[in-house]
Amino acid sequence: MPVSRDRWSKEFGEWFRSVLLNAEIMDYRYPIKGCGVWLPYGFKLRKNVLKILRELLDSTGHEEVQFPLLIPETSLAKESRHVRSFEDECFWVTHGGSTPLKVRYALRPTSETAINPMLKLWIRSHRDLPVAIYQIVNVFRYETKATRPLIRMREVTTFKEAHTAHATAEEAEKQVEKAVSVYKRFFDSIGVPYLISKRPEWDKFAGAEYSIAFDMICPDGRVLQIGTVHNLGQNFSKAFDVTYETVDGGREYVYQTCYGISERAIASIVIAHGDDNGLVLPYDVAPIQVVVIPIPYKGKEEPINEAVRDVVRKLEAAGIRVELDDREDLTPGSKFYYWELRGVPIRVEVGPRDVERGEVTVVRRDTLERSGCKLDAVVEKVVETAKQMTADLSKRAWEWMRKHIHYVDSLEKAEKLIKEREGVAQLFWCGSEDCGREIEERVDARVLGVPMDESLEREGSCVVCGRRTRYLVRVAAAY
RNA sequence: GGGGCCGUCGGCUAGCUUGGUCUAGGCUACGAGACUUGGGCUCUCGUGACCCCGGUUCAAAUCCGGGCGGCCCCA
Repeated sequence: MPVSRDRWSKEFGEWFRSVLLNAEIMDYRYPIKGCGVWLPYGFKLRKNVLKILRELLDSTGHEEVQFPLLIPETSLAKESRHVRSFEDECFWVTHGGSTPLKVRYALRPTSETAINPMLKLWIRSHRDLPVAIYQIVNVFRYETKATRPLIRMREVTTFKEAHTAHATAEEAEKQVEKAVSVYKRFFDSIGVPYLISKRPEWDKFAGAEYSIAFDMICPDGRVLQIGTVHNLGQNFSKAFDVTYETVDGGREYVYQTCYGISERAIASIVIAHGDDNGLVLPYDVAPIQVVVIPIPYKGKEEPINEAVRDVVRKLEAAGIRVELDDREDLTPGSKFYYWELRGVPIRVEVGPRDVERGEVTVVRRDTLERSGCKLDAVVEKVVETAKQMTADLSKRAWEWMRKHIHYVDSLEKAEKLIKEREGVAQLFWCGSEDCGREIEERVDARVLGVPMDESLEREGSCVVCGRRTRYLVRVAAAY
């Protein structure tokens, strides 16, 4: 009997907030708007998620670095579209002590303008290319609208940003594809479903040639951008004069890409898999993978404790992150709720009935399905259950998302669907900005862009102007 | 950018409209103890709050202004 998802879907905002605090992921009560504290349990989850991301990047030719938090205004201002987009969103450092600074420093809103002055020094010849670096840092944006924990922070505590430089446009293009494939693998590994869309011209990253984004659909039907990949072309290299000597002795500006994933990735796990009992964490990233709960019974404590110790020993020896909950002042039932809230994937119960049979009871968090197994086989049982659960979680999340993508043939239908929080509408669009803007206005939603993860065989008529087209466009209410 | 709602123990909230018996109530959580333990047992005792600054008033959780913070709607 699976856990209900009424609150998860009907009161999503409240559910999300309370789960983050109660499950001890983040305490958002810090006295500055848009700032929060990672709690120990949440920090471990974050660390496990970042481990996957680091391994993916490290094994695909990226090297980790770290740039300064402060960016001088003179650097930030070099790329004109970029600065226009970001200057009002920056926190500015204006004083050193009580002395006004001659050049203000921005707390980085993203690091293109921190990185390029250094690339200019590092890149001299084609032999220095390609460059592929990344850093995992905090970035700051002066958000004036409603902020929310993990989703819209003024201090984004966890921003994995990768930056690359290449000799040719083709190589940069290839890098974009590579980044998309890395991100697919990343989200696949945490079972989070995504839509990949090419953002419309008017919504691309400031200074990019084009932007590709990963979006997920939240239980309230709104979409959340969880990853972006940008092809920067030569916009920044020209602004920062980042050139290299070509094979034949000429000079050429480098071609660049950048791509980012933030702590919204952690939010995506919470959102995609959670239910009314709280978190449901994928086995691979769960801080605690198995919790062992003794079911004591008067007069039978010793054999039970002995079996429990045995179970814990076996699981630990197998390298499983296991926690023994032997608190004596709580009933087993309240411990069940306690660990379910925190999303521990697998619970092993050891009670008198189990001990008599030489067994333990294994319960999985997503379905609360219970099954017995011989104590000696507990490791195999846990591993097998974890594998099944990982697959099932991903499957459930993908099925849920697919049910919330709708093909519609009119703006009225799209508007109704989005108003009723049914998710994403896909409609035919001629590709012009005028029609795109018109769609956003009439539907009262955001154009996510053209799908990059499904090929379209059909033709249709643009919902605005009626021209024949082979483009679909995705539209949804967005966070 | 514009408009609205809100801020009470750690969490959720009652009280505010009509200022005073509010020494601020409840649930939950937390601490001590007893009793229990295969899905939140029960009981006893205890800790714990009016966001901040200013104003009105004999008197402010309650009314007014500002700040900070949270939420919603519209552009």
